[in-house]
Amino acid sequence: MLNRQFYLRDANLVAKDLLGKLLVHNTQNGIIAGMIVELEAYMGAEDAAAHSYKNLRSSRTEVQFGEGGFAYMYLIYGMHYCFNVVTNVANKPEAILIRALEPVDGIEIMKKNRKSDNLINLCNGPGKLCSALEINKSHYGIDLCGNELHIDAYQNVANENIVATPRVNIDYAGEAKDYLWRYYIKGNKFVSKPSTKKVKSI
DNA sequence: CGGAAGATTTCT
DNA sequence: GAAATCTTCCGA
Repeated sequence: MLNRQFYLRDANLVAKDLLGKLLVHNTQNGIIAGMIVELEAYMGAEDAAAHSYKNLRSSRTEVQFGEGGFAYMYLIYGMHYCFNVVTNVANKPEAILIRALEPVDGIEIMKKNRKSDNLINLCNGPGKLCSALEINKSHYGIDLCGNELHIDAYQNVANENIVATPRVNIDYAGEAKDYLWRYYIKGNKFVSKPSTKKVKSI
């Protein structure tokens, strides 16, 4: 699995390296795993879109102030969990939101968890993949250099196969909403669906 | 202590 | 296009 050192870097660097890697959850019912195909970097104190903007430290953001390689979980809109990877050294509260996976292992369990037989619909969104992989608030702060939940080397994605776009649903973040800190694997079918929100035309 | 809003998903 | 649903944060 990826070691501690891998995570102790700038979130934007770690994010690009995480594309193509395998997120693995060891559950009582078996192994559930998927390849990371889409994610977003949140850069902490200087990033108006980040929960840790201006070094806001609270019971929710606390884990981001430790060193990288731990899970940051939170509930959004009162109903969906999101899984994030904490990065960089202690006191640099950066994190990466994992937005989509390509199902690899435990697909039958995923289908049951998601109540859907459509492979595309199992993990193509941050809330969906948490449901499919049985990840929730109980995994807050868990060490990704441990057995239960970890990330394995799998594929390496070359720069020319990485697409960078603005992040999704952070219109409140001022100029930070335009930063190209969302990354996904070019042409991958399991990337989350484009927002149906109005997009400013060129 | 009250209120508002959210790093989303699903159904109509 | 809008509802579902509740934690978190901020201001009073």
